[in-house]
Amino acid sequence: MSVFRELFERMYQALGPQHWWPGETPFEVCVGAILTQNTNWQNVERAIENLKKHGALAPRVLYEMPLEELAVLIRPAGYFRVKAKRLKNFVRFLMEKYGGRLEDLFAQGLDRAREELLSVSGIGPETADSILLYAGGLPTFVIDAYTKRILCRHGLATEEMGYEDLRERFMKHLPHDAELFNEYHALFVAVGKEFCRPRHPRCEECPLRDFSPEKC
DNA sequence: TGCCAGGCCGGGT
DNA sequence: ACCCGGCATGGC
Repeated sequence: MSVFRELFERMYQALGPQHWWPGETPFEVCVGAILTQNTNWQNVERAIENLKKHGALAPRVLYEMPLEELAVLIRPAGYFRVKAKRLKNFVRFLMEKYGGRLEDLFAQGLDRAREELLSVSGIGPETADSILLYAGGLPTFVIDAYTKRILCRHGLATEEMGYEDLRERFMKHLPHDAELFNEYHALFVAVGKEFCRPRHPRCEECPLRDFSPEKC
């Protein structure tokens, strides 16, 4: 069994299914993906709650909403001025190019939809992959800070490896299965939050504590 | 209290 | 092709 598969099995057996993404609709997932950039999810929930409360969690509403009004609503998510612009960039893109229909974006297939998302200012590789996987159900692998930290700590990656390097490695060695990729990334986040924290790591209790990559 | 959280952009080398 | 400063709130 490859290290990539074994890594997954260990986390899954220890923590079980994670039921990601925490969001009710595909559009909510997109908004959450942008708001959670370098930000605690708890703060993002407050911002999303504000949007819901004001009936603003819809492409058309956000498209027509003034920038400053949007910024106030998403304030708890931090970086609220830049994120207001990023959200506007995304909904403008969605409305003007796809009539507000995410399905039409995803229907183009993984590679094309990914390029399209990456053309939006404010959507980088992680945000794009999160949207593609968790809102679109397309089989792309999401890399984030937790993923990289865990991989480095177990000698499976080096600091100088970039986003695309890591993503390609996972996608080369695993079946392109959206369910698998969904669960895999969620487990990385769960392990990263719980055990692989930079400050107070709990390596003794980590599901990966005795993981050794000699079969690579 | 200071540090951190599910990044990304733009300008400069 | 990298490197870096800036962006900001809330919890532990």
